[in-house]
Amino acid sequence: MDLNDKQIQILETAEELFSENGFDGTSVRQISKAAGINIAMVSYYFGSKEKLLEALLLYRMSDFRMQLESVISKNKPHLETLDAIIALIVKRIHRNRRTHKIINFEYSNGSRNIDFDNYLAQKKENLNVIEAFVKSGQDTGVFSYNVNIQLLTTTILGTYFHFYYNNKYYQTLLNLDNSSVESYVHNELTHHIQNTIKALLTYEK
Amino acid sequence: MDLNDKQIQILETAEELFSENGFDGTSVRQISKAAGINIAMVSYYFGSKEKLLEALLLYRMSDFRMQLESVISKNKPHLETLDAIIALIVKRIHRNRRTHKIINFEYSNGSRNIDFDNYLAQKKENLNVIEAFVKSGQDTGVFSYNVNIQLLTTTILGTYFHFYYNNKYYQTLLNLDNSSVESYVHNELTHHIQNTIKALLTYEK
DNA sequence: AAAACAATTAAACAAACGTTTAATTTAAAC
DNA sequence: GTTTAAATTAAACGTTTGTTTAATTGTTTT
Repeated sequence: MDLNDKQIQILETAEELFSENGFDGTSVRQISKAAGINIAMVSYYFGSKEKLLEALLLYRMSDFRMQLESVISKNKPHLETLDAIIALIVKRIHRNRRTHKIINFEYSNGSRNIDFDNYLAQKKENLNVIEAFVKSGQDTGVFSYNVNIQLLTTTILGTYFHFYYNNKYYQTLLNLDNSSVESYVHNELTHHIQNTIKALLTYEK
Repeated sequence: MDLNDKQIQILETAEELFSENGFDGTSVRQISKAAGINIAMVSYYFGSKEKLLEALLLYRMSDFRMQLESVISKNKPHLETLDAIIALIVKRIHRNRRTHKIINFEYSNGSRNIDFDNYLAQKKENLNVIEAFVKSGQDTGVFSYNVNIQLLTTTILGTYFHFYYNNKYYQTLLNLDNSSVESYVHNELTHHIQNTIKALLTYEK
């Protein structure tokens, strides 16, 4: 599946509109108008509105696991690596937040006829990598054992997404303007998540 | 705003459909059919589809803050109260998860013309109550100071919602059937969140 | 029982939806 | 320069959308 410039333009326009207004809240006419193309081009290139979304997921699907394994393989101290993993996750998820929002929403209504197998398989692989890392930390005595590893990423991703979904609320609460949100995510929010997970992994009841 | 049985029936049907298929993904005809009423009754009772949603938010809006303050005013040890607060939050949010999902998604697209002021004001009040509780714990030396209190609830709610939004993923990952999800939420998931927040609040860098 | 009001209905409304068509322009291959 | 294929267009397709209408049935009030 290689895409020409015009197809990519359509995908990225659709990503923005889908994440802003939802899949059902976005019309093909809106997409074509915003992308500056004729409405028939969507069917011409992608077949249908649903297949357009599938193409978008594929387009944003990428090399996260390699980056993750690269960070781990540096063999720094566990707590340091943990910080790096979390910073990586937040950075990646933030960059692709729009597509993740679409996935979150469309996947949670089982109704739609979209193929999420690829996305889920990748998610499972990433979890396995993190699970192995945590266990190695437990074996060396750095991490404690009374931890639900499967829910670790739930907390990492959940914290980020809740912040993102309630962006406007946090902007007023934290006195952030649009431009300072970006730095807040990569500093305060990232540090909060890092502290949370480090605390949890070193916590003895 | 007092509602008769038929209006409540419409609201609860709409809640289910909105949370399953989204606001735009749900048609007035679907709602009326599922609720077993004539399509014109929606306009007749609520005026429009959007006002129907506003009525739903109002209907689910409730006495959470009183429950929260009641738990705190029992003056048990801080760590014990913290557990109780988190269990309460998860219980409440889980019961009203459908409406919260709708709010999350409709609020995050600023596009829609829905009045969220009530919801946001309540949210801010709840945060103030929790903030006061944490600070009293810090003063008595039970909780540490290096914590971003404003992001505490982000982690609590975010963890729950991420679990809920990816329900199907976690069902296969954790080998849960539909009936055991309920108990997983109130046991493992709640315990995980309790441990996470307790760890974070007692964590010294 | 008559009058007044609320509840309910089937039908119709214009507007917007996703998709397809058939014709035309642009670009590439020979 | 002609042929062939890809890209692009405006228009039309049949559905579905949210909302309104005008008529009818139920239920109180007087």
